[in-house]
Amino acid sequence: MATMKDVARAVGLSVTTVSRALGDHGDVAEETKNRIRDVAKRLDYHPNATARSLQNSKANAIGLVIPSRFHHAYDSFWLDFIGGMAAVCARRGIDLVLSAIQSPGELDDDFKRLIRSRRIDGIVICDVRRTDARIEYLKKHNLPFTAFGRTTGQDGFSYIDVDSAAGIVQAMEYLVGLGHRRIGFMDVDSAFSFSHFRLSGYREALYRAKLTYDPSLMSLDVGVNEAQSAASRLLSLPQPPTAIIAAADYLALAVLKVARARGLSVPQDLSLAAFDDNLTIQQAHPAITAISQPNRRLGEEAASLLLDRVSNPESPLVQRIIVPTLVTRESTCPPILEGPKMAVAH
Amino acid sequence: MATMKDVARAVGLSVTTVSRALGDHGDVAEETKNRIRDVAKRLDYHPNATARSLQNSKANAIGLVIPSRFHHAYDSFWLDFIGGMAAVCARRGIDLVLSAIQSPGELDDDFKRLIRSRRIDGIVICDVRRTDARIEYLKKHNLPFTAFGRTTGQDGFSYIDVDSAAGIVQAMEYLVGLGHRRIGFMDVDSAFSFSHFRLSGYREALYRAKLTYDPSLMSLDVGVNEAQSAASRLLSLPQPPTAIIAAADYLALAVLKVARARGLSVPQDLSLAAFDDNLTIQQAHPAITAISQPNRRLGEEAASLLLDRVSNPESPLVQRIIVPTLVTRESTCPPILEGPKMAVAH
DNA sequence: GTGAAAGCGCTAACAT
DNA sequence: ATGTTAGCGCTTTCAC
Repeated sequence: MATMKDVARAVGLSVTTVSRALGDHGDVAEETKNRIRDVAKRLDYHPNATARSLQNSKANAIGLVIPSRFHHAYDSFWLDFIGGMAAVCARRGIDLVLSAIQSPGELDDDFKRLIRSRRIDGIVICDVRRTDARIEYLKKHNLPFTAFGRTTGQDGFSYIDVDSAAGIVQAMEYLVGLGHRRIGFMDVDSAFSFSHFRLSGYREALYRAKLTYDPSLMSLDVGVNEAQSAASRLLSLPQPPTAIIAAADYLALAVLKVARARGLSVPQDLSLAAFDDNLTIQQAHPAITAISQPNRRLGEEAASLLLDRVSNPESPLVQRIIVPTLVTRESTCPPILEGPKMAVAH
Repeated sequence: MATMKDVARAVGLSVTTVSRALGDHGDVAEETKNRIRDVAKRLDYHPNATARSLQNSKANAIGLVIPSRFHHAYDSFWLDFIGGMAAVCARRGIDLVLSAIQSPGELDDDFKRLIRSRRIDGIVICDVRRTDARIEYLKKHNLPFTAFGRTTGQDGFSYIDVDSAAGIVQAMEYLVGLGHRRIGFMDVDSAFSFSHFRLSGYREALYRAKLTYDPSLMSLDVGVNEAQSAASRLLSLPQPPTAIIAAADYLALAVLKVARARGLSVPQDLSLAAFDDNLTIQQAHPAITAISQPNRRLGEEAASLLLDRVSNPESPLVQRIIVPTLVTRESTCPPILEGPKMAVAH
């Protein structure tokens, strides 16, 4: 494994000159540079990144904290996000260090070790919680970071997020435009910081459309295991919804399954829209109308934001919120026209 | 940011002693060790990983090469695999460096740079091609590596793989056991090294079951865009198959879609089994019988194999082949009993 | 049991 | 335009 010393010896110059030549500094004769470059190539010299890092106190790497076990509902989100980050890093010659963390939002020892090891120049944290201990830690230790997701209490950091509320509003307006008046809403585990925003989008849209706010139409904090029973409950209401918005794909799939089991056809008897447009949603039968967030771009932006801040710590803190788009498919249509209104026994 | 020097100064001892105390060497007085550990904790000292790496010529990191854009058909495979690797790395205090590569099987500059940078002690390469240039490069430069997937021409390296052939054989035997005699087979892009093995499993099973080998029942090299037309062709045969095995999930979903469009019901009119048991397959309607590979475990094993080899380069080269299991679901049943055979106009 | 000195491979003052 | 020297933070001989 050739080092700079080997190159210097081979070319008959000092290590310093070789360093400057390879770094393309101005104060080396062109001819010398070429000689050095030739020899370096001949010896198949590659710089030792570790030595370089130690010298400049720059790791040339950033970290990404991921959950140790992924929630399968978010498979394609994560992969796209990681792919986006990796692509930006590759383009800028930066390594991407992955760190699997047990309990998101917590401050575990592995996390601390990574932060303090000086192995990375910055970090992207995801799966941010309402108030996230990691954020305070990162601020305190002065490591540049970008969060994917906002927190509620904290501020003064760089983040990127999806405008969940706006996404839900779009879907609601679309359904209202189709003629729906009773629209159900199913939300994810409230530990996710975005659940809050998705719910508020629902409320906002109800308000704007002047629809009555009926709590029985909402199912909050619905995990994977409760999804089907929650869907059942909604469909069993005395006045069931004519449409449902599911804040995650697994919720939408559960609705689909339960509806099918009850002999309801989607969209004729029930319209359905989901947040997060992934393969499962697209491949479902019928294909599901979805609020689509640009997963890969989110990853790219997170990496860019962070790298900008790493290379220039004085640059302003950027908070970027991306508005998702609605992709309409087969799972939504106008509600069935009801007969003349009947009095309903309370 | 406290360094060892700071600790040494604070405790009034030499850097050497501090290093030995913190490394828990035998030649430091217990009492001194404790004093040093206390001070280190008080100063919130964390070792500088870069300096340590430079000194020991050990990066304490391994790499993983992933495709820059993922094929969505393999979302859950990749995430599970990455999660498995990350977990093993975390447990052993090793960083996982992700490198996104444009063209799998190729030797691009980013790959070379990563290999030669001494930033990683070893690497896992995936998506291995029939003959893979990266393998020769890694051998030449003597970097420990583990491949996920076998190659055909090369040998003398550590790999882990799924016994694709055995998986297909299992599915075939199950279908044959149900009474199927005309079983179609759809295979993925032949650039994937596993396509070869999946196909040979199909042939093997035909042979064992003494079924006639009918090339028209096979669709090879089927990409995402050709999936539906390939499925159509199979179902349009004069004597269509009563069952189809799809070597990947997107192929199975295409079959399902085409069958539905033709008014065929699965499994009554057509049984269907897929390789790789992921969420899409499980959530499909009907839920699809699948050959399931332990994705997370594959990642764990790949990391373990590699790390073992990194810590002991003399350890024997391990090749591990994991047999997948068949998960039967709603998409398979015995074929409809046909009436008395009729002559078919050719 | 503790310390002094050397060195991992590189870069950046500061000479000349 | 090139070389000398020092040092990034750590570990490891080798002394004492």
